[in-house]
Amino acid sequence: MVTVVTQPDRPAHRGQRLTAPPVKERALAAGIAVLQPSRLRDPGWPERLAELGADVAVVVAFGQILPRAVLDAPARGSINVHASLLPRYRGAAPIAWAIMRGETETGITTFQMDEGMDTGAMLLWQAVEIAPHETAGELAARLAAVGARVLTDTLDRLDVLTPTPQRDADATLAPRLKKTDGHLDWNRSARDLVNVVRGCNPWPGATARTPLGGLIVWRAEVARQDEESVATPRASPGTLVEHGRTLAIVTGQELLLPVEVQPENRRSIAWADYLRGARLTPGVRFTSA
RNA sequence: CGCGGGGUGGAGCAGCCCGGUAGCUCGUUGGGCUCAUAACCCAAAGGUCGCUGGUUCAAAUCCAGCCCCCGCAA
Repeated sequence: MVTVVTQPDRPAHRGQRLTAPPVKERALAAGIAVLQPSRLRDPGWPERLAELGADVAVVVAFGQILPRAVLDAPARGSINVHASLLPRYRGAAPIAWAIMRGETETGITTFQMDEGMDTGAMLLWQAVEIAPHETAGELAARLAAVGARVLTDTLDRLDVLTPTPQRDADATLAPRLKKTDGHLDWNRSARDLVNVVRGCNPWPGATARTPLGGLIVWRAEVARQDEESVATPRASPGTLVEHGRTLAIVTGQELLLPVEVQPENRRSIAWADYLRGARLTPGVRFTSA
């Protein structure tokens, strides 16, 4: 490995301290040179990168569109690891979107980069099952490990792998999540809402608006419907109703039972604890963010 | 000094603006009811109200400083 190229240090966290990207920390600790161009499209960078004499470039979550000249700087071009089975879920948030769409399987794909967004010819891929209650954060952690392995395999076998073009017709998009993607719309089914909750954990969080202020739902499940509670009178979506010893939320279809929740400006707590302090009663309505 | 919100028995909160002997929903312990129970009834234990100092006859409550936590900004 000759050089690590990453984003410039940026102000981050409370107090806006200038913070170095974690990759930089690791690279420096390992004694690897680091470059931090503010814009790789600026003139001069393709040449500088080419001068490094790299065999191949590996790009991971760089967050910039790379011009052809940069991609072609290394002798054998640039390859990328993507956390989905391409051509599905192209874009910045493939894991979150796969979960929000209710997928039960996703994976890792390595491919040769071209100028499009995750459109290059595929080299290796591996499917990974998504556990029923898994959050985006948990799945990301697992995929990171798989991704590392698939990537090293790809590099080892670069000579013998045959690039497979993607079928553009099957492509779907997974753009960077916006905060509004986490807004819970109570008209949707409880099943869908659970997926939104999972996909938005740990970021940006699935949010609802309560009479007491904002609330992030970190974990939730579809409420088990006993024969008895099926008779629950119809209430409009977003309404709290009794469900056994606790309260559940009416949705477009079935009831949503939050498990872990975080009120504004507070730490995250169990739904039961939240209810104790909040003193909410059946009939109270939650709205969308 | 980037902006804002919090720290009250084991848990989650109220009380603070309008100072005056600590409250609610749970949990815990003991007892009762019941075929039985996570249900219900009765009782009990458990708190230097984040820390330090100040004002006052009196501070959880007002003032100053400090510590810790959370959110915004990606």
